[in-house]
Amino acid sequence: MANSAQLVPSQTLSDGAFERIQTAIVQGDIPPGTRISEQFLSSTFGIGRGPLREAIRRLEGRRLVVRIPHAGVRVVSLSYEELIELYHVREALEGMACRLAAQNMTDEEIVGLREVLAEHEQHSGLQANQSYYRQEGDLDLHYLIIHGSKNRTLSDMLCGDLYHLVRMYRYKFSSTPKRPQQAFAEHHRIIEAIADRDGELAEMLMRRHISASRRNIERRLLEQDDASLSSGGHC
Amino acid sequence: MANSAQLVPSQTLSDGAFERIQTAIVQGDIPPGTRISEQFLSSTFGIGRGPLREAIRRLEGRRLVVRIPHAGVRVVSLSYEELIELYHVREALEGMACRLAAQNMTDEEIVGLREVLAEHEQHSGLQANQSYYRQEGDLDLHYLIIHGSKNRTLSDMLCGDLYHLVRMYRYKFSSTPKRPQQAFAEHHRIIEAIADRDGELAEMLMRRHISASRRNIERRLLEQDDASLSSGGHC
DNA sequence: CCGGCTGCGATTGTTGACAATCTGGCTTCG
DNA sequence: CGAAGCCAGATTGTCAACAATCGCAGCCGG
Repeated sequence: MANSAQLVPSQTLSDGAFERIQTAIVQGDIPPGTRISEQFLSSTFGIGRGPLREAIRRLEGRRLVVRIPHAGVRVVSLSYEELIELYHVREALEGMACRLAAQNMTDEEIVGLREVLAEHEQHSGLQANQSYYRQEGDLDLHYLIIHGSKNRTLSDMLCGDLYHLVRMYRYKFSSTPKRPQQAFAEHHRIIEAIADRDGELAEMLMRRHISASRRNIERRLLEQDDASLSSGGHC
Repeated sequence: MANSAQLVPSQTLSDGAFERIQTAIVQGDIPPGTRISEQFLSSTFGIGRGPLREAIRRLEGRRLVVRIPHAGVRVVSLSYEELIELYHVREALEGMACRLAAQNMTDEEIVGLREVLAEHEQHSGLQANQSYYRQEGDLDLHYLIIHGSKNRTLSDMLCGDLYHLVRMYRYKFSSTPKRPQQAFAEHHRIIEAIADRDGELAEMLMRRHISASRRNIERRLLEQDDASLSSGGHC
């Protein structure tokens, strides 16, 4: 029961460190681009450098950190281009997930989808400004659909690797005021298409949905670049 | 010049081991499902267990090996379902890559595409039975298109991670006799669409192309399952 | 005869020390 | 005064030994 993450503190120290660091990275506790030293983490977690290095190597395999030989590792820092690229990948992958979800979700799961959507409507109404909650919920909904695809490889790629990266940058681009409502409508249509078992339509809608997010970020980014070139040094 | 793999033997032992093991896995020198012991590799490569473990952890992050705590690591072994799942992912990702390629490839690159295709035609004519070469060429063409997308994230995912897995299983399902010619026609149409800068069509054609491969494997696999259940233990 | 237990061997997990490499600041020379 | 070279400190890479855990063979009891 419960999540095995806490119940079984990850049989090995290396696994534990891996999970802790990964969580710290994707939750933004360690900002992108930060150099992380082995010694620091080693003393922080109270474990030897060996297991720690193994954990870092695993993160390296997952592309959450980049490493320069003999010069330390840094938390991955997505450039503007890379972020856009990521959204293209998401568009393709989640589109497929949505198509498969329309095929493979159970009726019960679809009911669950509708419940989450209804919940969003509440939040949306209560605090239209707080786009943060919506975004959280947004991810929840996407999670549900992705898992509904019943394609574990796809789920793992999307939830395991990609979403961590997307989530890292979410806070930076809180959507424009109008976007949440628009997204809600898009979600609604997507769920209807899934309920109709119309995979093709569901895929198209999902792709448009993510494509819209991407364009939103693109616009945002360009404005930001225009207005304040003095913001965070992008190397 | 030449490839940096040999010229600079990977500044660190760990990196060297990582590359060697990865190559060995994707080339099939170590069959899927094989248990690999640290000691063996350590003595084989002539390096300590420390760097070796780090290399393995990196492979673990890349999902090329799976690990059971305290019980060793095994080369990943795709089940039938996972292989099919992989093709769904490929369909989505390469479809997108193809769309982007139609947008972003230079005219010179498209000429290169046509050249490869022409070369295939030669081989196809010369040795119609040898589907191996075609498959190799097939990958080459796909590589070119993927890189033509100018989306590094996408390229890395497709070429770096996915293709290694696909390639591992390629040999097992040498296409049906008719498939190569059919694939050639599909390739031809895809390239034409790219040359026309018709991203939407190019994506659709690529998706159908991969989808056809997938169905080919599905059919093949079912036959095989029907005919000889006594084949390799798929535990 | 078969199922469960126990001890051994082997493998994995972890630690600490040692060697190689890079970074930053200082000295020294042009 | 500026720049190249060098030294010191810290950090990363590597190794060999130690501890913990697992799998298996042999044994015992039912």
